Amino acid sequence: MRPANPEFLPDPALDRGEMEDLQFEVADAADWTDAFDFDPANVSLGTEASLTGERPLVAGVDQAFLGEEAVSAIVLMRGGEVVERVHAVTDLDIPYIPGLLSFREGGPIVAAFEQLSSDPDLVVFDGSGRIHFRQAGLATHLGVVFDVPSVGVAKNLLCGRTAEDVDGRPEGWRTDVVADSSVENAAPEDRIGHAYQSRQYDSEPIINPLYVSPGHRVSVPTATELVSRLCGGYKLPEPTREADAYADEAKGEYA
DNA sequence: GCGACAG
DNA sequence: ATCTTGTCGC
Repeated sequence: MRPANPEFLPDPALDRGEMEDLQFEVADAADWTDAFDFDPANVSLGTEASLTGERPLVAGVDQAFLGEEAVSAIVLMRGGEVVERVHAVTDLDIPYIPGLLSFREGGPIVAAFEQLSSDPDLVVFDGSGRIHFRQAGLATHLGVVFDVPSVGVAKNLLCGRTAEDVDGRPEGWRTDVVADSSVENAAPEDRIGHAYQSRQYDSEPIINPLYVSPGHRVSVPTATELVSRLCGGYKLPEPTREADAYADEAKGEYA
């Protein structure tokens, strides 16, 4: 799979101001409505007979690191079954800077996408989408570059505030993540994502919620709906877990 | 100046 | 993200 919109590719050689300008452009190009052609009801890990049609191809993307090199892994799944796994090893050009993650990991991820033989219907990224200072997090930036429906799943909140306290919530619970003054291109009370409790035990330990946000071509409620359908018995969605495990596996072969 | 900050 | 042993519990 190759970039549909190469003009938005995250170039690590840009200076900080240029990176931020590109992020504003990416946010303007992003579509946060449900602009995809599959039925969310067909996104599932099982093989229920209730499914109405072909189950969409879902990609999980994750990275592992070895010094100044990144291993980007993509695992393609259909109805809970892994159908393809690819990875790429590339040099890292810049350090991790909050808000500029796509410029550090974008290159490696694009390299991995080029190895993919089929195009996914939905991509799940490890990181934020709209929950970002310029609403152009990793999931949004790469979703726009490939013009593919995408969602961002983060383990921590980058910016914005949750509408309610998130501590000790039951499985399935969710609340809005609302834009605060740090989100430069959002209206004060814009809902930019959800805190979603994908897993919780009856007793200890207390599990923190996931922070889900639209990447591209997906709305806030649908992003969380899709993620909930991709979570099995664990906190993280299955495509993400598969990509994480594969990235570690591939990393081991290069170490 | 102070605090906050995905992976 | 990564560096890491043992340990508690289903």
